[in-house]
Amino acid sequence: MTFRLYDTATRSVRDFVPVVPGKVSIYHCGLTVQSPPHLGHIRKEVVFDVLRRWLTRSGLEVTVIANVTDIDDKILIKSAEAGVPWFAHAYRYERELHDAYDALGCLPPTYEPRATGHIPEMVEMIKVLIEHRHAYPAEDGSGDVYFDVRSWPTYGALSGQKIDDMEAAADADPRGKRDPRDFALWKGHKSSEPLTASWPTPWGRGRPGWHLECSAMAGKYLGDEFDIHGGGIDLRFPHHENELAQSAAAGQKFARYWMHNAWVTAAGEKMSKSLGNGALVSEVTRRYPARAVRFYLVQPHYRSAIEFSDTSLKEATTALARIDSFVTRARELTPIVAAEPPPEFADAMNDDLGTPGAVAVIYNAVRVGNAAIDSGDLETVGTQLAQVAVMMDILGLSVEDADASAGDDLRPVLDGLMAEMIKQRAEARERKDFAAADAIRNSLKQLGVVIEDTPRGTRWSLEQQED
RNA sequence: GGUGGAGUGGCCGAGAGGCGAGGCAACGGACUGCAAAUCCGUGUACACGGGUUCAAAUCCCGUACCCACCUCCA
Repeated sequence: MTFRLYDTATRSVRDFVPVVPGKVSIYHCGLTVQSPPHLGHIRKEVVFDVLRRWLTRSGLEVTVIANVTDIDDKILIKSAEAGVPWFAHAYRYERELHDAYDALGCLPPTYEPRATGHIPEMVEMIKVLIEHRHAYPAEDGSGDVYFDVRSWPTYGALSGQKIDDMEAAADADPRGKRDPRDFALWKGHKSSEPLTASWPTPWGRGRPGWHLECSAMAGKYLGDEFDIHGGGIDLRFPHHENELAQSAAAGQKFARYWMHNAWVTAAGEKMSKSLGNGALVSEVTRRYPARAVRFYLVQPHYRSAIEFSDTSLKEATTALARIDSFVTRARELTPIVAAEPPPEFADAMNDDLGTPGAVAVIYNAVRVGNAAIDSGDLETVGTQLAQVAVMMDILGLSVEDADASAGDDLRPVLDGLMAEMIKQRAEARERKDFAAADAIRNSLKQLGVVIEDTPRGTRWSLEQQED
């Protein structure tokens, strides 16, 4: 079975056929680094990280480009409010973003270009568009350059909209625009803005419009035609529609597939800073294990909205613990060996990245593996363990990371202390002094340490934390 | 006004004409000194009203409600 992907442009699931056999090129819109990332932002990253891992696992050579928009209106406004240079503001949040990627186990893109590093490419592109009469310098002398949407016959095709049906910025000041729906490729420098936030062009000093950045960077790193262009569903219009118009009008074929992930919602509504309902990644990962947060984001299909709630996060934590606990018990019996994921897992993943079905296959392997542990069927334990490990790996939830948090200097001391406690309790049980045995177990429980008696001896572990 | 997307059992969340994805919770059983973990078992859910069909959560028609995009947004 080949990989199939839902393409927003055609609104259908299509067989994936790469431009270059054996290779995949992906561009997804990174963030405007103007504020700390929330769960919604990081979901996009996780979705494309899983896509990338799966395609790589399928034997394809994957190139991923995710840009950083480090110059825009909000960055200028917020940095001015904070009294810091705009680039300092942008860099601070770029670092926060990278911290969030790391925390959730997202591999870095192949290249992560910054908008401000690609001004010459953008200027070149504007020149071409003006030559082809698809763009024009503003007639009001503002220094802006606009894309002429009426000059591009298929404008609106990606998002299924017709120019004349658009509500448009009808009441907004058309400034130097020929049509209020024309959008800025380039924004002329304003005296209220720092000079460092402007670059010289044949049309005067200024800075790039958001849409143009992505077109220029996608073209530079991936060429005239590439495979997958992604982002959050809200970018479909206007951002992706505009990108497509610019790049196509400049003579490029551009993306073959458009892939958009759905929201993380809060109380049924889109998560956003302006609504004040955003759950910051840094906050959520403080309260829940980062792997559980990733698991929570990976379980639903990428095109379904995820409703953020503490109960869901707690459930995900419990569910992941079930998988991890199988791995812990199984590894006591047999090592993890390399394996291929089960066919049902591959089928699910190949069907438009069907992570819900893929996760169900993991649970099934866990159940079979647990039963094998109970019955002492070591061979089955080994195969199930290997499969669970490889499947978790593909989802970016490596089981090797499960107990990494306990891997510090104190671990040997801790193990020694715990061994002593367990020994004392065992001696109490030996002489049928269950009151003493339970007292030890209870006092450890108070400290968040769970004691379990198994056929292979007593095990201790840290309790899943609740807040 | 235009364009998309939803609605599934106590909760989360898949599916998309005929066999109840999966998880969490709950209940019963096995195991245990008691637990925990694990395994086995227990559920007749698909917004509403019509229709098509031998068969509909899934197709068609209609209705109400929700969310999103058309302005910066993952």
